[in-house]
Amino acid sequence: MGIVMNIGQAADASGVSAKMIRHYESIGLVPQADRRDSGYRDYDPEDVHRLSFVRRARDLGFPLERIRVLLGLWGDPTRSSAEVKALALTHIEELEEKARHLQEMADVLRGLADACDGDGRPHCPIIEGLEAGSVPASSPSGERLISRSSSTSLPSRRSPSPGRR
Amino acid sequence: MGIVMNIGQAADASGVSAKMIRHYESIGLVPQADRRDSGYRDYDPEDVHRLSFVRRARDLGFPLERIRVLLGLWGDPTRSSAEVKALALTHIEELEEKARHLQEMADVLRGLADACDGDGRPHCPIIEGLEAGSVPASSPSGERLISRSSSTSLPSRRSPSPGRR
DNA sequence: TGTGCGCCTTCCCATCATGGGAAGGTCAAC
DNA sequence: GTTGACCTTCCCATGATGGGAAGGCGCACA
Repeated sequence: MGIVMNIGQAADASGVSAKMIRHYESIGLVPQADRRDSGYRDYDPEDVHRLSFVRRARDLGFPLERIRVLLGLWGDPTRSSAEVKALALTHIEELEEKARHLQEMADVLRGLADACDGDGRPHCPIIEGLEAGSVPASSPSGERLISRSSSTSLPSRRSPSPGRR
Repeated sequence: MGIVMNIGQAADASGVSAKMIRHYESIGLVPQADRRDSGYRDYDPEDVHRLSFVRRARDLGFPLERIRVLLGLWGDPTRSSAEVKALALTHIEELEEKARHLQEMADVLRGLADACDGDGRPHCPIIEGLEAGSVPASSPSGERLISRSSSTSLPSRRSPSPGRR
């Protein structure tokens, strides 16, 4: 009795690759699958359901450790929806933070690209923007810098200020 | 002659960690630094300038391999700004693509979270959303599924359709 | 001159999620 | 029985960064 599938079928049905199913099992994200005499893993619909849950959580960008918590909440009939919601809101914050960061980088770069003619000449505000303060070629003071003549005489080398880095 | 600094000073001046400077050198992103007799690396303002360039490119999200190209264009007086601009625009596309993806995930999750009471009760649309199609418990047909009685007799197991995955 | 401390060196390991591939065993259809 | 798709485990790779160990160097201060 029981409907059973091997890892490839479970992979197809859940959308999680066989490779990843084995991995999730190895890190304890999902329970160890039953084995046939041959050593093949067996999956039933409940297993596949759990794997699908994991896949959807990943599709929403949840890191595996948070999915571990989600799985725990999922299987806990006494959980409060507040716990789940808090987890989700935290994750939403992180997603939007990352999205903002990426968009900000794109915007800065767009600003440079807009100023670039994009023609055959070498002049390019994008490169100049990356250079940003131009070469501090001949440094004004010896602050953090030392001078040396060829390879002889190594004079004082660094300000002795402690805890520099 | 020559203003020279060790790797820690170059790290401070460029904003690239000493660890990363060594790494960039090891993968050939930046040229090998000169060495003192002691084995310490030496950096001059040009080196620091290049490292700063790399750091700004990284701050704009460029992957190292693209930075490698950027460095090549930077040092090439015959480059056309069109080349640089094309590289930048490609990168902007990728950044915005990723930002959209993240924001999309956040929006989906926000929709679920908005539907969640977030109270002390277990009912939670977020969890349900992750379950998505509910358990395909007793599968309708034997498509991809097999039945088994306990652990005896393993009948036909899989449709022989080739190139399944 | 010695000592101490902070810096340097190399090398290995960890992250995070995923995949590639090798070597070898299993299964089922023809 | 052979074939070919599937399964098993194990190791390595990605991309960018960091942690940390073990040991050497540099320099200021006592």
